[in-house]
Amino acid sequence: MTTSTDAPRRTRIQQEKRELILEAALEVFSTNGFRGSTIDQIAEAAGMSKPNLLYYFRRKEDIHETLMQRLLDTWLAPLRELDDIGDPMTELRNYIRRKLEMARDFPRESRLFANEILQGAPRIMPLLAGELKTLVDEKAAVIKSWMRAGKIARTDPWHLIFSIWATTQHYADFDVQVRAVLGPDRGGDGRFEDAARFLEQLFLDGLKPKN
Amino acid sequence: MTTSTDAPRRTRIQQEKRELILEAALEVFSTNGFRGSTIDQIAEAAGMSKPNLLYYFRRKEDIHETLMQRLLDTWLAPLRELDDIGDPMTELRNYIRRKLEMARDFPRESRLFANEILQGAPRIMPLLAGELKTLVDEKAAVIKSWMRAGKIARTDPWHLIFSIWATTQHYADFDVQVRAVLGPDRGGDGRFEDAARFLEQLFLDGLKPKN
DNA sequence: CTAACGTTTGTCCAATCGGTCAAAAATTTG
DNA sequence: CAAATTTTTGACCGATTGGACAAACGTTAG
Repeated sequence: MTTSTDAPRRTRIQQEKRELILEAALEVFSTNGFRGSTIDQIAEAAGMSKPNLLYYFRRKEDIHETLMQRLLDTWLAPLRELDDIGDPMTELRNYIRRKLEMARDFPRESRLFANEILQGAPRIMPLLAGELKTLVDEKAAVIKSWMRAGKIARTDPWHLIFSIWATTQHYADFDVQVRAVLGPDRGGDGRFEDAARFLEQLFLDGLKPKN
Repeated sequence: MTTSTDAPRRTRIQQEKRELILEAALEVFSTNGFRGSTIDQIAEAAGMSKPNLLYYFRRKEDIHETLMQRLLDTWLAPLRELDDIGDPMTELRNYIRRKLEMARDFPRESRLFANEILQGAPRIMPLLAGELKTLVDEKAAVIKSWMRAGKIARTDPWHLIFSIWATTQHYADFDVQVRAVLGPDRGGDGRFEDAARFLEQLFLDGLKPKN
């Protein structure tokens, strides 16, 4: 009896090396894009020779594809958790906070995704129009029900989701710019807490003065 | 007496062809990134042979550099116009609207910029930490004075600017995703008006219900 | 006309790319 | 131990890349 039944059965070494390669590829792909990255770069980052790497992944595209598949699951997890039960305002605040934490803790994943979308999403277009659209439509309906119940202000739920994506991922995708503008003093580790505070206020009360 | 005195003097043909190349290069670079684009692609898009293109720009990098230099000027123009005099809330609303219009009318420029930042801004880092930081700091001071005067709510001006950049440029940089999620019905030309309405409400009042 | 100058292109080159292959090295199995 | 299997690598290949170059072409001035 083997460990796995259906999935392509792999030895311990194969699993470890594949993981090593994917880790290295994430680093390389996220900073150079797909076409800008070379197999040699990934192989060197993974500490092995190019033919050795190609022994585990036959083609460069296979690495990228595996990476993207894994990414989408974890990337959409926070949105999936957006729950119908529970206080709407708290749910949204938690969602924003979780997305910002992901931008802080997994910036490479964010940039990998951004790279793909920027270039027209040639490899994941079906997923966007399928799985992603379904999920967003579903959550938009939830948000709409909150609006009907008077729990949050009436706006466009889809653009609301876009704005949360945009503002949080900005701190991963445009990190260089953020740090350059904030400077050495304010661009340190504290910038994510500052961002969290600001975003909470923005999405709660907007900019209108209180009196 | 020639037309220009200091700048490298160029014939009419040179000016026209250089313009043609830059237009073609904007198209190619913004969709494939720098390393993902080839001189052949740009030459073909410009309707000329590769050696002919290299007659006007000696190196691939020169095209990209020229493009980036021009870009930054026009790209930061809206922020430069943010004016101390005039009603703060109106000034901010106009800034957001102008930025959104730029995302709609110049998506290629936005994507070219995003591509550069995503990959660590290797070619324009000095500009970010210099010119850009200076401008943002200056405008942050203006916004801060508005807050002190009680004209807008107190928050972090820098992160406010980031959030405006993020939300507006999102509609250019992530256009494929936006259209895929909105679907054929709502993803048409009207999406920018919907976005404008949503963003105005978000930045004005946030999401708290009016009760 | 012709000489001078600006423009265009076919051809070529070295470097790099993704990927193959056979053989060596390491590991597992009996 | 030895045989079988898996893992690793050096050498190599055709295609593509950025760029060089000289020759051809077009235009203009005298």
